[in-house]
Amino acid sequence: MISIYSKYPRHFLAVDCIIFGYDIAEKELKLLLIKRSFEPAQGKWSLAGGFVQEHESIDDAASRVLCSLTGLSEVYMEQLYTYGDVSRDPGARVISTAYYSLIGIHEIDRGVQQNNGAHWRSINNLPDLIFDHKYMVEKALCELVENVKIRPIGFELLPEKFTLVQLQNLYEAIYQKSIDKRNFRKKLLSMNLLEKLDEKERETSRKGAFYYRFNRERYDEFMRNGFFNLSVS
Amino acid sequence: MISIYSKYPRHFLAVDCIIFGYDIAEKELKLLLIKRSFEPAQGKWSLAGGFVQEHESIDDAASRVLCSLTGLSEVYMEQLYTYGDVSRDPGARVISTAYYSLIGIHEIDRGVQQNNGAHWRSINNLPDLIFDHKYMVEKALCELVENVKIRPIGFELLPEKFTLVQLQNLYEAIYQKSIDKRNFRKKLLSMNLLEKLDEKERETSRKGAFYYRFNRERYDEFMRNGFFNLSVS
DNA sequence: CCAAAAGTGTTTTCTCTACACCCATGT
DNA sequence: ACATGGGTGTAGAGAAAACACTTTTGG
Repeated sequence: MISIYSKYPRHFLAVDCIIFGYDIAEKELKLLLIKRSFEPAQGKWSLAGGFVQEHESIDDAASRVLCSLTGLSEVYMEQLYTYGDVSRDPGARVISTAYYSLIGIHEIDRGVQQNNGAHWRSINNLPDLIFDHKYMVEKALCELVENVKIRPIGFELLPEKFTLVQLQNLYEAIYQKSIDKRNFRKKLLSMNLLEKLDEKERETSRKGAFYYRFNRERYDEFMRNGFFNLSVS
Repeated sequence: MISIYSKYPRHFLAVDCIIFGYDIAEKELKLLLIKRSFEPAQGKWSLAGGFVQEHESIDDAASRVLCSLTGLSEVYMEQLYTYGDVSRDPGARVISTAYYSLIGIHEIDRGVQQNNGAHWRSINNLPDLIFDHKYMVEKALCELVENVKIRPIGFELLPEKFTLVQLQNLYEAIYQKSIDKRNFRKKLLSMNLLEKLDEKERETSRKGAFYYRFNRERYDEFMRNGFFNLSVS
């Protein structure tokens, strides 16, 4: 069958993963970056990437790369954009499809992570990245901001139980601006996606803040049926 | 240099173009489709596509495909998504990046178009398409609707001079719902992108409707600086 | 003079925004 | 008792939505 198209050229095809995590204590959005262990650009900071194999969909390739670095599967991941300039990789002509994913920063397997030379870096203090990875990150951040406004994906970055203060801090870290506490709570609670638990978080205040978790069924409903609007002051 | 990556497989890489046009008389959004002239799936309806060449960026490949079919360059075009399932093309494993573009339906070179077996088909009455092209079209339509809400790209589908009625019909065709005439005009005119001309269009009514054109400088300003919000009742 | 499409403002509703004080608790 | 962060409601502004009649002119 392949002979039909055989007059056309073939290309290296890679995937790169922009992996977002959120550090509750530091209230910072972070990226999982690696020190590149091979040429070209060995020793430089880079996104997690890999080549698409012969019998593997590009989505599967992205999942594989993510899993090899974090030990996680079944995480929120979306295709971002495909970068296809002829000279974007000095090693050869490589086309790369970028994906971004949101993971709970404390869920990841630290052993696997460190074996791969992966490190969390705050998005407010990123190192220089190889090739066009900087643009990938910029675009992913824009997408994340837009996406978070209309879909309740913020939860993907938090543990199962979280307080409203933590959730608000997360949104503030993503939007890079402060949000009115009362308006935020009003809006979030009015969506009926959150369940208040009896338990309180007691590390950061004497009074303690109630934990919430989000209702997975209604959440899935949201993700399927339609979007909502979460633009806050 | 290529040897660095040489242990990795290479893939066929294609682009497919979802080409939107708007028929003022029929008030319908249309797609430019071709009857495929080669195997596999010869004679079936398909999007315009082509393979990415050795020394050509994927954006350039998409522009080339579009131009070969329409004679047009410098048109509005955006990357949509990359389709990378292993078996999406029965001829071989081909990864395809889809682009969508908006063109003025009357601007295109009819000779070039017909030589390629290209035909305009209403999006309300599309034929079956090969491979995963149906999903590409669905996604492009969603993107178009979202994009049109926040960016003044509707003009790309109209001729230089157009009436407010024509513009409203276009938006109604895209949104697939009717829009309040007064609210629509209020909103559009308040953006200060339109210039009223002295000339009237007289084909469709006795009274005649004033032509407008949009101010290219302010339009470019909009496209660069920021978005606006065009959700209408 | 009449049919057919173009054009034009106001009121109501709702959503977004701004804003300040009390509560619970560990020390 | 007090310091610290958690939790709560209301009023005003602005945007979106609903709505109906007059104008023009070719036949």
